Amino acid sequence: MGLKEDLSSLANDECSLPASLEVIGERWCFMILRAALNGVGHFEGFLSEIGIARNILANRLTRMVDAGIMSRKPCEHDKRKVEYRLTEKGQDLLPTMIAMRQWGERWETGVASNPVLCDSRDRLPIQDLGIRAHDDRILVMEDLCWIDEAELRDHAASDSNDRDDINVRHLKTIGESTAA
Amino acid sequence: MGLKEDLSSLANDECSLPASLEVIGERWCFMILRAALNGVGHFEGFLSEIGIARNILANRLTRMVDAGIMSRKPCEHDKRKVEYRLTEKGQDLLPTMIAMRQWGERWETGVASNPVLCDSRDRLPIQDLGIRAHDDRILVMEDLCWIDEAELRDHAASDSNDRDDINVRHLKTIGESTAA
DNA sequence: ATAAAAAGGTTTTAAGTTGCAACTAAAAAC
DNA sequence: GTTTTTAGTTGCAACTTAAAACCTTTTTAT
Repeated sequence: MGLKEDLSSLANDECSLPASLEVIGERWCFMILRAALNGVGHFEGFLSEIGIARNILANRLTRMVDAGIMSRKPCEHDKRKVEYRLTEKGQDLLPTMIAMRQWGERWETGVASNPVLCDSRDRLPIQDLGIRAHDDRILVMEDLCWIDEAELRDHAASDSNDRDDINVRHLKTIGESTAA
Repeated sequence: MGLKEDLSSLANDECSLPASLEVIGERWCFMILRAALNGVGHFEGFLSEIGIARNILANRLTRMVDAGIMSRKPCEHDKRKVEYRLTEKGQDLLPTMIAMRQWGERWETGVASNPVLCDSRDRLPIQDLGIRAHDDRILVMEDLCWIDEAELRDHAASDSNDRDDINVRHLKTIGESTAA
């Protein structure tokens, strides 16, 4: 049923949420990411698209570069300009950003934003982000529980003894991708 | 290929990301949500589990209740106590929180947090959250594009003329769930 | 019944952060 | 060679945060 992590591990750093928030929890960070996602790559661009102050923008861009989310590169053909781009790490924040945006659509603005984010292959809208079980079922809060890593490994080991191999291989794949 | 939203709609409120950030962008908000998710429901509980100051916690809880993310209810058997619970709206922030946490695991802490969040039905770890096309393919930034809502509707209409009906029904479902 | 402790706040004050406006410095355009 | 563009920095007032002390109500212990 419910969901209750061992609380001692809440305060200390067994959870990476505090670590994430350290980097991306600042006030303007996601707005800068969104602008970057939309092709903005220069200081004055960010400045005019987001309603942010110059000094704050300078500060945030520096931090984001330091955090490895953005890269800063002086432009070759125009040396006044600096090009800011999302790194791979920055691009990997896309699911978080879209989850946030979709939540806002459902509960705050009440409408789908326009334009709509689509798969460029078939030009159809992307799905709502959801929590998925290993077999792709969508899960809600009541479906979730915390299981200790050790217990999980035990389970996987005993599974390979008395059941077919497919589930176990699946579990291992997920385990690796989560750890990577 | 790339991805470039009409920039006039970036600044004004065609996008719900700013709306979301207005509510959940505050410094301690996600830590409070995490604690709530883990079964914490009282003031002193939040206080000791997260390292937050009393006055800030009081302020944040008030805001989150005002925003409809948490409910506040005086306890019946002990009238000193107040019970805070995640509302449905608050629970719906779970995908965003987990996306953030998984990003932190991949890029900040470098390890999967322990304990592991699992599906209580089969006790296997949940998947990494990803952006999915309507047919469940995982998409990355380069696969995405912005399409105007009007254009999408046109496309759906012409599809129903010269193709089978299934894709269109799928599209409509997604459109509705996104708008809800 | 009375005193002590617990729960959930509020108040006060210092330190830190934000945001605006003005300034600078380098490179490019005219 | 003057003006404009780009990407910053600096100074300052207003606001926000954090820590500690205080307050109020309710419960438990004596």
